[in-house]
Amino acid sequence: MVRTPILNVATVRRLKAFAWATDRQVERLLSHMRLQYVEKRTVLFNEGVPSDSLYLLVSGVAKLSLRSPDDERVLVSLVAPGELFGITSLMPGMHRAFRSEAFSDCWVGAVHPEVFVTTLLDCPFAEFSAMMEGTVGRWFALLYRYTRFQSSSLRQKLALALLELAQKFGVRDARGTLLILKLTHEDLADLVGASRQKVTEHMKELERQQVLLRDRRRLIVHPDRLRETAGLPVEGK
Amino acid sequence: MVRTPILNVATVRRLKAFAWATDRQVERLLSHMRLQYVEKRTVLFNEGVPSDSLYLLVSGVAKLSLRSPDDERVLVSLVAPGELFGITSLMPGMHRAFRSEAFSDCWVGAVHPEVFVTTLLDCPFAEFSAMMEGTVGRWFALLYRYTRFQSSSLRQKLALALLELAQKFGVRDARGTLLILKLTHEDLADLVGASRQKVTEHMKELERQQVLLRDRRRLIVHPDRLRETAGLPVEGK
DNA sequence: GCTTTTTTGTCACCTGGGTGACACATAAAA
DNA sequence: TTTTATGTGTCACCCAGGTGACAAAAAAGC
Repeated sequence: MVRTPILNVATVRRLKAFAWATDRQVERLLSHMRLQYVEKRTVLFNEGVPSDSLYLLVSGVAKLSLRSPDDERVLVSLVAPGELFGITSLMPGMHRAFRSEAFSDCWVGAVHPEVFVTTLLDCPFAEFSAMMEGTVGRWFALLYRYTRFQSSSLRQKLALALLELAQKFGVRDARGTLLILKLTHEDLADLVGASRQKVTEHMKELERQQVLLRDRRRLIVHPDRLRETAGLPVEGK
Repeated sequence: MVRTPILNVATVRRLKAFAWATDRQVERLLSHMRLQYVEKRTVLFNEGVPSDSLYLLVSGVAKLSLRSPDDERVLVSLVAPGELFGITSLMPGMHRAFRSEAFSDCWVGAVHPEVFVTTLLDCPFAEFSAMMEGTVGRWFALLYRYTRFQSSSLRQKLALALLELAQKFGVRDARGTLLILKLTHEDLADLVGASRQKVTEHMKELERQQVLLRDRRRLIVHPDRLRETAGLPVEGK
């Protein structure tokens, strides 16, 4: 039989969680926390599902992972006791970026993000969450791209990078999405961590396959076909 | 001659920056913003320096990069107009993670992070910033590791991953830092995106070089030597 | 204890992508 | 326009790391 741990201010302090918060705040937060036991290998949440809870790992080890295009599992991170995870719930309408499962038997505390914010910070959740999205949202997207890079071929990395550029610098055009940037193959190589020569080869190949075309030194890409070569689910799939 | 752009609420709206803020808030923020022109290739801030400003890219393209162990430049991201960057300034005492330079001629607005937070969010900067660190700080560390992975050998990636694990799961021990985790080579392989076999080979080699040793299925690592094999500056260098 | 399953160690072989080299094209400078 | 610098395209060659296979060693079950 498993013994339920005691979760009080002292425990939280020992875990070094919420170090900046007052005892009173921590107490209030704990009163709203649902403690649950998660057995090894059990999935706590899956990538892509709406995120409505924030978690504190009380004991054990949790694992964050991601399914790659070629169906391998990328282990993104191992979570240690005292860490918060599931922070996509702090951004409005954001879905889970990773799958979380118990790496060993765990005790996990769950709170509603609203309760978390309003208890520890004296400000409305909606405002805080908008602020988070505006500031760290893009960095999260970056992390997402880099985790995808893991276990991708150069061709896929290029497609991923070009997609990101299309989102940021693209304008609609009769022939596709025009990137308002003059990028050299060397820039792209630095972006995906490859050699200039191979980038040239793959870019030529992508042109041949009509995934993109070039007007002078401007690129026009076809996002759907890029998603496909990147091994991402295509819009409206 | 370069024409100074007009930076008012309408411009900000067009850039789709601070979409969640009211006109009044944006106006107040703009009154504290120092607009500056940055010529192509000019460095705005360098990695490692204290971060005391938050930036809004008004026009042009900015570049975030990182110097890798083997002295190559990794291009982490290109920043589009309307994006905020330099967000390490929102976390207490954090230094710049990346170098920022102008990819093309840019107009950039700079604000003090305190002004930014207190204007857009009705709460003290210190609290907000502690909250940020507690929630997204670790994710930032992850991004940092992944950007380092770019252009590292498998050996270096392993060292980097083990260092992170040592920080999270390590306890001091007579022989070094003991990881209180039972990890298989396959887990490590998933973490660094490599094959199990090669991980086995490199781990053996690292044992031979006294960078780590094994007691049963528990690892004892030597952080300084790991930093060295990872190509990171060693503590007190 | 013994048996079954999971990990580790080590091969031989293959391949994606790095490297250097060099011609050609394009853009910037004079 | 001519010159000079900067990108692009395409080689041939090499190497880090992937793959499959299999035996030995540890753990986990019984």
